Amino acid sequence: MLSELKPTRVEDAYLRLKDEILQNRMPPGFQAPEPEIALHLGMSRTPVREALIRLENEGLVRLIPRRGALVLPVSAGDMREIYEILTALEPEAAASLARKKPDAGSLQELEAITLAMESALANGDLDAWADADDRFHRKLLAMHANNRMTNFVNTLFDQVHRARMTTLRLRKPPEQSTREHREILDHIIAGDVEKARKSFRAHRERAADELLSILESYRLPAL
Amino acid sequence: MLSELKPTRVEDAYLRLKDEILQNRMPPGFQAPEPEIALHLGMSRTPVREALIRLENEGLVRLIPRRGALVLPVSAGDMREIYEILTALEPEAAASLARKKPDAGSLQELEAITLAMESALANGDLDAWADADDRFHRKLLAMHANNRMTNFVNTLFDQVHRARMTTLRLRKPPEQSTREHREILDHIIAGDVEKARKSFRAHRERAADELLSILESYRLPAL
DNA sequence: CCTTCAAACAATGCATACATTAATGCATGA
DNA sequence: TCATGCATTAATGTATGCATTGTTTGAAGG
Repeated sequence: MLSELKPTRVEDAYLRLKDEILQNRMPPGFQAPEPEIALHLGMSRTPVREALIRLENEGLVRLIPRRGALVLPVSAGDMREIYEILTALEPEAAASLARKKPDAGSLQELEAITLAMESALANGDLDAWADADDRFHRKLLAMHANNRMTNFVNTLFDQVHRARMTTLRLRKPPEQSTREHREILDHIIAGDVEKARKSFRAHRERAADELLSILESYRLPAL
Repeated sequence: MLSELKPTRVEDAYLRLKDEILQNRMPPGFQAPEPEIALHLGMSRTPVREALIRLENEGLVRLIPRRGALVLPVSAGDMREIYEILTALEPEAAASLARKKPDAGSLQELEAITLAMESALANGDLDAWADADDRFHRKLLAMHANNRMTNFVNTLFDQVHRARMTTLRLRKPPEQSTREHREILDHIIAGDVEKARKSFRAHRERAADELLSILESYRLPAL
């Protein structure tokens, strides 16, 4: 209904480039001038330029005057920034959800995602686990219905996506994270505002610590 | 040093348009097609387009396919979204500042801004008061050194700017806000993390309530 | 007088053109 | 060999051109 009636080239360029970046096919450090990207995408510079500006706003790319677009690495410092924001915002969203009892359908969906995460963990399917993790966080945000918050946080998720994917296999199975998701969901369902907030906050703080310590122990200054 | 070595037209268009919007010379609801804006700014459509895209990302404008750029009003719902985010983020920044004791120079500056606010209140100079208020919030953010947070929150400040300016004169002198700023500053200086957080949170929650109730009592659905 | 339809108009999305200017490479000279 | 400077190359920033398509106007018909 509200979807693009007219698929525009800018949109196409944006989506394709973003995908290449997130899937690490255009890894951090990759650099290319506009004409080259335009050629690669089979369109003129104009829509490419607009797509790049958008990607720059979202923190995935930097446009350097005579050198083209640079795919940005995400440093430990970036992670700290990002996780600090997530730690402040997501628990607020969870608390608000606990307060205003979401509709059954949405809760149902969150439940399904949580189950998917639990079974992925049981099966040792890390990709499925990461996918469920991502979906849980995004769904929760979407349910909260603060569009500005949702959009912003989603760009942060995108920024850390690569880092999460690579660290995923450098650590123990994410049992604790899985338990925490279940716990958060329970608190929301129970309508316990403060516990929902606290749990989520703890979840984020632990995740941040874990991620940063992995980066440190593997000497990964950036991803 | 880091300033624009090359003032570009995009930048110029962006700054001028943003200024017109914030100063209410292009009021909410104002609408104009790209060619008209380009003419007004004395340049071609290309840089105007890029500037408009940027303003759209920042939530000041909406680009409607065949009708041009529309200066967005800020509704009560928008306010709620924005203040919810501010309520989550700013107290975090304040708490973090209290924790890691900022350098004397910065504190000095915050102190000066707070004094300016207090004297503006005493003199009944509302414009000076609003300016000090804005500077306090922005300075505090800047001191916290989380660029993503700073940039994002600054765009939110911009979005509510008009609303704040008009409600400024529809209410009692902002004595409480002034006291709260002082209080927050004291807690930061004292290094009391929890009190800094709590005070700031209360400050924001009260401000949001106040603003929304003014909108309601004056029947202003949007600004 | 109101509705309907078509033709004219106009704005966008995109491609292309072009001037400016930084980066690069090469030749020259120490 | 290495530094210096000039010529070449190429990327950006901006302007312009153009096809598509939504909007509007006005005339004809009910």
